[in-house]
Amino acid sequence: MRHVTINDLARRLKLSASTVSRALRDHPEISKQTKERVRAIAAQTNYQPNLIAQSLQTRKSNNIGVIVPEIRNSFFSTVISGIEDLAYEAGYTIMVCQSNDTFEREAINIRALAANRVAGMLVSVSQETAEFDHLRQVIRQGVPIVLFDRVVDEIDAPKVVVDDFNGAFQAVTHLIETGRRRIAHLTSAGSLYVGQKRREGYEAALQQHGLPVRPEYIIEGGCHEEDGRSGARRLMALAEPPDGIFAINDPVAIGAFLYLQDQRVRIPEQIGLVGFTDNPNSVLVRPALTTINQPAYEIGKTAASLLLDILTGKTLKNGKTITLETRLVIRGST
Amino acid sequence: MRHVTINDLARRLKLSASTVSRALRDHPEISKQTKERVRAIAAQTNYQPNLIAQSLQTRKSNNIGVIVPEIRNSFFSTVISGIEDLAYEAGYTIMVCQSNDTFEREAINIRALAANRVAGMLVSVSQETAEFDHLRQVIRQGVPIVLFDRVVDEIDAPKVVVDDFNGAFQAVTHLIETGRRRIAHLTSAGSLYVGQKRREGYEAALQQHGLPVRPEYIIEGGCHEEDGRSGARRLMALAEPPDGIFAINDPVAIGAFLYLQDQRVRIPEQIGLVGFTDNPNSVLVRPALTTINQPAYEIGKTAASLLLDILTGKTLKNGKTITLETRLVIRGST
DNA sequence: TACTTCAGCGCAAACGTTTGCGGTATCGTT
DNA sequence: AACGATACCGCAAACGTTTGCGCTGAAGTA
Repeated sequence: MRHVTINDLARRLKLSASTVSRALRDHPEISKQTKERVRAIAAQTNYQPNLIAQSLQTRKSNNIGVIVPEIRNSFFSTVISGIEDLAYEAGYTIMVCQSNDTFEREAINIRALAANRVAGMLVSVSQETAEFDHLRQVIRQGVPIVLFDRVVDEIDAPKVVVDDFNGAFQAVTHLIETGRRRIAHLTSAGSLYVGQKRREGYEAALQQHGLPVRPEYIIEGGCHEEDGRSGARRLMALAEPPDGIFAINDPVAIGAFLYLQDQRVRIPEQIGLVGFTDNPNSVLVRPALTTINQPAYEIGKTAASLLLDILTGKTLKNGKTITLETRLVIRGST
Repeated sequence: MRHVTINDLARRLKLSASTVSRALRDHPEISKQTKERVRAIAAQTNYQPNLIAQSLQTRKSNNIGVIVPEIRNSFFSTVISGIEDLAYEAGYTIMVCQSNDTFEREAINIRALAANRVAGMLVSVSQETAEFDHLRQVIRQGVPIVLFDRVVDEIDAPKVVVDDFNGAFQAVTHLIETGRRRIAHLTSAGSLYVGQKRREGYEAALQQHGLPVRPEYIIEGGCHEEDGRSGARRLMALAEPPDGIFAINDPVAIGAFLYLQDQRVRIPEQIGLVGFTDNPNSVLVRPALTTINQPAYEIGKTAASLLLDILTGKTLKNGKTITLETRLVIRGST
């Protein structure tokens, strides 16, 4: 019933634990025959090296921590999928936590992962996070961190992002080029990096085309479908409702879409709508959602490979930033 | 830079490691004042107990393994979300692996989790899995397993499922009651438990209404959108195409939906369509998808709580099965 | 024969904890 | 004055590994 240990093997073979250990790791100073004997009984008894003990001894771990705002949410779950695929190939296991977009839970989870002595962490910060000692703490302990998507300037660590500014710029430019002049923006509350960058892209596109940035057209809220609904409601209640909406992400865009559809607002005739992310379901609505494609799976893979490079010593751990390409995907909603 | 240990604290306080350890755990035989001193310097130096060493010593782990076919996939990611939320409350961290629906990777991941000495495992088996020694192995080692959704009869372990038979029965009955007579079924290849049960429900509903079970109407394939597309294509190429389709799950249903829409087949007039799962995006298509609601988040929570009960000794570990309610959600596609 | 050389293996310490047991003051009791 | 209680604390072993070093015996060399 219990796990079989290296000492069990040693006892049954009348060898020392050290010899068994060396035999299993194919050490040159162990004879061919004893290696065979050890391997045979190890297989027969289904011996599995205790990674806990191994980690304690070697002071290195074979699992990496991942922390995202929320696991359900198509974007993050496919990022995790990419991370897991790469980690699997490299022999690592991932420990996944979600912050539910609260600072407290993020901080606690970071501490828990650090206490678990993960080899490194992949993190996308919560919407509330405005203070970064919990991250610095970990880095100071020698645990490498790679940030992705929800990154923060204040931390000196490698980052994987897309060009949020430019993506937003493209999105809004596209709305302008298709004839809209009163373009609103549904964005996040707080100081979220992606929120800021996308908003800057939105404003820059307006300004480049000589359009005013109207504060009443910028609605701050959450990043979920219901925030899109309520944001759209507020926009449509304006004296002069917009004729175009750029949403911070697809869930918000879909929420706005559904509200507008309920209100019999015709898309794209009355209002053009553009999202960000290109979730698989953005293609399901009719008209399909124009959006900015963000390669979620690749983001996960490159973030993981960056961390793996650090762990294998291939790369220095200071803050190089990898920016992946976004792509404007024009569909029916514009 | 390095992690501070209990010995570091002991040295600085001129105490023994045992005293520090006891002070930290609030042992009664340690004086108030030394407890204070220990706590103070522990906080000041940001001491974090090494859970690795702790696990090795106490022979208990505070993380639990989760293995699903694929992490992206709305259903599984929200199950994981439920698991994580409950695990977090109980002070556990989850290690997440995906099998990508291959037996090999499932087996390897199970071994990896076992080698990591997780306290228990939550598993949903792959589509290929037809042999269960890798699970029995783990159970024999004393690691409790709870199965969910993709369960297997051959393993004696607690299970969390929905009533797949009855859900399918309701779905098909609904198709019949709305006037369809030639009802097809898109199901999974292989011996997947949920595939079998849903198929049995499909056949039972047909038989109860005196309708024949026509082999050409049962298409076996995968569980993804593209399988739904190809399945629908094959069905529509039949001499006598169906007027109703029941799909094993929502992604397959959506795939069929999109194909039919491309082919200008009118839904629900020409063909009624019912899915299974009630993914959030099944409400986005027009007409919206009629489906069987499966409470993914609750499945995760109850599976996790079942495991937690076992770990805290509240429950025996043998095979009680919890069956959650499904609900027919009638929407536009029927 | 007496020496070096080398292959093959074991001893013991270490990783950071926890915990049973024993030790030492200090105090109160008779 | 001698003794038992009591309060606090330290020693050392243990969890399952890894690894530097030392040991032994056999083979080779001079």
